[in-house]
Amino acid sequence: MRRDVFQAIADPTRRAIIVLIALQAMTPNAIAEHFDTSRQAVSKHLRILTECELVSQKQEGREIYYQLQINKMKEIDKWLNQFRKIWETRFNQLDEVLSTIKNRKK
Amino acid sequence: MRRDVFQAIADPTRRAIIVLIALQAMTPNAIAEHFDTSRQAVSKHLRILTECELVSQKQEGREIYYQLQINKMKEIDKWLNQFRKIWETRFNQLDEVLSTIKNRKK
DNA sequence: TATTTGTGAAACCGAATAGTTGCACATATA
DNA sequence: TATATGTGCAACTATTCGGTTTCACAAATA
Repeated sequence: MRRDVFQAIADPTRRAIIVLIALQAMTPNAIAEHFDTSRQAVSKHLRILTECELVSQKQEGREIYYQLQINKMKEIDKWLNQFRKIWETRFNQLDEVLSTIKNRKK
Repeated sequence: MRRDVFQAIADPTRRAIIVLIALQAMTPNAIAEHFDTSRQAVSKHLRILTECELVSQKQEGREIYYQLQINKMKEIDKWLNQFRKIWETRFNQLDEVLSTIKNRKK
């Protein structure tokens, strides 16, 4: 069973859950109210998110609050980092092209 | 058939392909040499990457060069953006906690 | 022209995925 | 104590996924 951050955010419902609890921890029931699927389906998504450590649980009586582990999100950011250099370079190259055109017009 | 960027980068082989062709366009055969799977499997991955516009093709005689559409990668970055504010805030909150502890010691 | 090379597409297969329904169990509450 | 509530887990199902094998076809080359 593959269980990494990238696989976790592949599902649109899971991405929505992540956004939903980003600012405020929520219980499975509260989360499920925001979606068309059953509470159990949401519970399964939460399990996957927990397994890859994107969310953590906080027991409060018989309620369980799920909260986003924002640090884990940085893992995606870290992977993107290697491309950031490239798209900045491409941007500079575009700059050069534009200035070449500009200079030609003079 | 769902076909978005997040689903595309969920597969580790596809992520490796993306990294591989990020700096230099390559043919399917050349790409396949870097992996344990068959050329056809790579071809299927390239099709998925093409369908969600993460890569584009450039025909060169009978060879087809696949190149990364770096701009599409920014879509992931854009999604991450909404969390960036949060993790910066969390960082600041940590700062506050630390300074509170520091002040208490005085 | 005949053959090799580079490629995509279709058919098939086993495993994983996302969902459902039904159940178990612990914690609140009457 | 009996009941209601919040939750996770197991079993089942249809669909998707990633891979392989086989084939078709166009472009390069002998």
